[in-house]
Amino acid sequence: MSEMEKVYNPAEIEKRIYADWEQSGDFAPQGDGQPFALVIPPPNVTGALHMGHALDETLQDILTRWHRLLGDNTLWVPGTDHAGIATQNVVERKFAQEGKSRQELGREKFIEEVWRWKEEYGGRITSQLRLLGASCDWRHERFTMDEGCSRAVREVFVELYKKGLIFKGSRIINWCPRCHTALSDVEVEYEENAGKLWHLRYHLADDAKKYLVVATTRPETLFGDTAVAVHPADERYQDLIGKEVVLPLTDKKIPIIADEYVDREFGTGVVKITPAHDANDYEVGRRHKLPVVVIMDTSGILNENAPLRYKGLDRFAARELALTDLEEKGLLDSIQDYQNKISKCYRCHSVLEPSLSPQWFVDMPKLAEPALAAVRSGKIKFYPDRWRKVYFDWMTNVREWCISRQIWWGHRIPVWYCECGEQLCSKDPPQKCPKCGSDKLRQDEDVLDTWFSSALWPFSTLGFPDATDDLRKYYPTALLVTGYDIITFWVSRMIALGLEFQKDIPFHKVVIHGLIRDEQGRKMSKSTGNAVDPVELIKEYGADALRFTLASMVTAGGQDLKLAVSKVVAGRNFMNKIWNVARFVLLKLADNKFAAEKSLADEWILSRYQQAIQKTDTALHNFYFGDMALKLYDFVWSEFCDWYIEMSKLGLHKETFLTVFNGILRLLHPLTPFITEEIWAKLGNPGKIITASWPRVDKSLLNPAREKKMATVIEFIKAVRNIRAEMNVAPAKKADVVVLYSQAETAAALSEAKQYIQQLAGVEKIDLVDKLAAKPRNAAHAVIGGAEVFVPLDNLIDLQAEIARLGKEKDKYQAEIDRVKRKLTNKGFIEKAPQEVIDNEKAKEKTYIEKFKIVEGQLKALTAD
RNA sequence: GGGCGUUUAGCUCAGCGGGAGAGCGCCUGCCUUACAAGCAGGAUGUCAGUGGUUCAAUCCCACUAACGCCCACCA
Repeated sequence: MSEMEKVYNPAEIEKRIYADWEQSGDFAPQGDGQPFALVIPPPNVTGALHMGHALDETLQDILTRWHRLLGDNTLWVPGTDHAGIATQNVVERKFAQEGKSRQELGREKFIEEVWRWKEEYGGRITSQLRLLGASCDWRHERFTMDEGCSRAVREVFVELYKKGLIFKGSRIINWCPRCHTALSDVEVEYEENAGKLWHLRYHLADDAKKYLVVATTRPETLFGDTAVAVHPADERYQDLIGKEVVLPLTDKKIPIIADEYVDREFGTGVVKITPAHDANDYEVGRRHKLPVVVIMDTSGILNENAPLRYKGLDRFAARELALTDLEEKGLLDSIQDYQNKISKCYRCHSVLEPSLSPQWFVDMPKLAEPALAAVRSGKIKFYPDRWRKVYFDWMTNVREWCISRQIWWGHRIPVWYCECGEQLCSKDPPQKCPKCGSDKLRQDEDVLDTWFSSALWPFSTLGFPDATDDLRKYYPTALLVTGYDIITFWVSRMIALGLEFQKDIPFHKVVIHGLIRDEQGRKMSKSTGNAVDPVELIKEYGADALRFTLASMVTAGGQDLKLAVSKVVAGRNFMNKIWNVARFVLLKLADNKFAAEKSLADEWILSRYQQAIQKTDTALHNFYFGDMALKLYDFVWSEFCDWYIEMSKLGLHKETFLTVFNGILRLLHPLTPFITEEIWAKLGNPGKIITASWPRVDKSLLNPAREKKMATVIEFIKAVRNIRAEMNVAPAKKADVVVLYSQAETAAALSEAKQYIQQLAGVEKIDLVDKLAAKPRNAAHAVIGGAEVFVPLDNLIDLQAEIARLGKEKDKYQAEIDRVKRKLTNKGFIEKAPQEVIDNEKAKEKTYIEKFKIVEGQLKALTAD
């Protein structure tokens, strides 16, 4: 046992304790308990800890620490993601500041620089996770581009290639003209846009006086038009199908075709077809064997396929110029306001350009069925269950997954091309072409989507492609905790690839939580400037406070969480409360004066404590983190501190006291690991709390009779306190109380609790009587279950105030009586409600009437004076 | 166009068939020797609206409204 600082200082405690855990190997799996593994959703190596991570990691750490206390063989694998585009962007930006481009550096040199950057800054996020208290096994730490993960990536790629589940093909993909790469469908963000719908005139080739009006949101793409289309059954245009129009601003002639794709109701029912720059148009073009004219380069700059005047212009400048030109030539028919959605890059928010290009794809539709079945059958469960639907919807309509990226930082595609045209896919670089024998092989320039390696994370981190002990022991992992925003990005792909390569699910449970938002409910982002930095909060209030606060906001329904600093303050205040009650414990232990036997309060708190264990267990089993936090908050503050500790000041039973307090520390440990570890040591407990054992419910300590007795005592103390406060009795002034009881039970409880009452209600003398010759005069009055309470107030009583107070009380009882009476006189209720409910209502009626009469009597007595 | 969610005290949110709750804020009184980051007491709600089911609805069902999110190739 040792001294405790008067002031709770989380910064010092947390740093020291974490270092000790890590150095002592407390995070490593221990014992021969049931394996419990989880893999961390790898944060971006370039990143800094944000609130989303803080929440994710807190929840996972709660589960990890809980299972460790339960005695499971617990492994939490940490790691970071190379985050291809994001990292490359960051490093490129750094070079741009020095006036250098990655092209100048060259691929090899650039990648070297990214690695150097990663070595320098990659530790930031993991050190921030340590600040938070994450009890991951750092000796298992992995990086998506480390040797093992890279081998796993090549293995998976080659196997899928062999099975035809990975292939190369030309498609219209989402192209980011700023990042210069293709993106997958889920990497596109859609944004509402107040745009225009421009109506353009396309004149008929054989009759310059006539024209068709074509509606478009993207006039600059008209140079890539290779047809205009109408609906085959559209009466308006029957005679025009097969004819030609002149493409505005050019002298090109393009056909008028008929295709079902066209919606007759929309605009004029005439659509320009631009196969190279629109996915739908591309399909139409294929059906009609239209030429594909690409009019932009990879930066969105118009190329030689546009008229000379436009060549070299950015797509947005080209739009402006085209509109001016069209207007001038009288080809701009009309302009409408038009609300549509534009697609943007999820990394740099540039407007994407749908572009035709050769890319690599994973045949997700083929991998989807087993992945769907695993969830449908309940093998994998979602918490809350409703998120299954998002998974099903996405997986059922899943499309080919574009996995090639035209950047440099990432896993290079393990495919080589020979000058003879042969395409070789191999885990290791091939020396010669097996077909022509040439050694002039060129590796594919592209790298893989970052999410490709993330999808392998549950087994690549455990040793795949080798058949390791870890893989055998910990796969499938226990569960995954993540926000709903990456169900499509990550969860679905892990399930699909896990099943394909391990023939088993990657995890049994998927725990989905809401997203952190600011006080107004807006998404937190750097650009909005509303992001709250968890590291700052930890510095100011401590990791325990932040963890407690985050966990307490997680609801069973998985709603988004609005974070306000005031909530973290409340969390910190709770830590402070725990800190101070620990100081009180130490003081009392140092006094070395203990009660010989358990008191009413002891038996009461032991019973309440069993229920606290039960509630905590239930909450954790269901992943109701908020419930867990709030139930413990309530038990510790409102029951243990407010009542038990206060009562124990009269005489403390050491064993009870320590049982409950040490139990509280262990129940809280998953939520607030640092403070509980610190106090655990200060109390002189053996070992560390991180490797202690989880409290078990001892049913023999449940004691409903004592709880009922305490309830009476608490009701009484509150009644007296209320009188004192309302009647302005000076806090220091002791009062005498007369209790006229009608139930022996109540009298017994109050008699047993006499000392508590004196201590907590400021009472000196307490008279328990079952008869009263005359009711005390000049006394404030209250009624509790089974007794009437009089607090004589000498001259202090304000008669009018007391009358008002009692009148209010009388009205309250009257309302209750009315309500209960309505029920009891309802024939349907008496006939159909369960007997238990009816009895309950009858009992209520009786006590309310009793109380009402007492108050009424008292009121009459006062007003008669 | 589909789907999901939310609407409860001034604010943030729990509760989800039988007496409306918490934290913060507010009012009153207290430095009571663990804690003023605290203690004690108090005020505050047509539980979004309308209908239905039920003996009984904040809770279940239907519709309506407002707000928010996700998905979808309508130029």
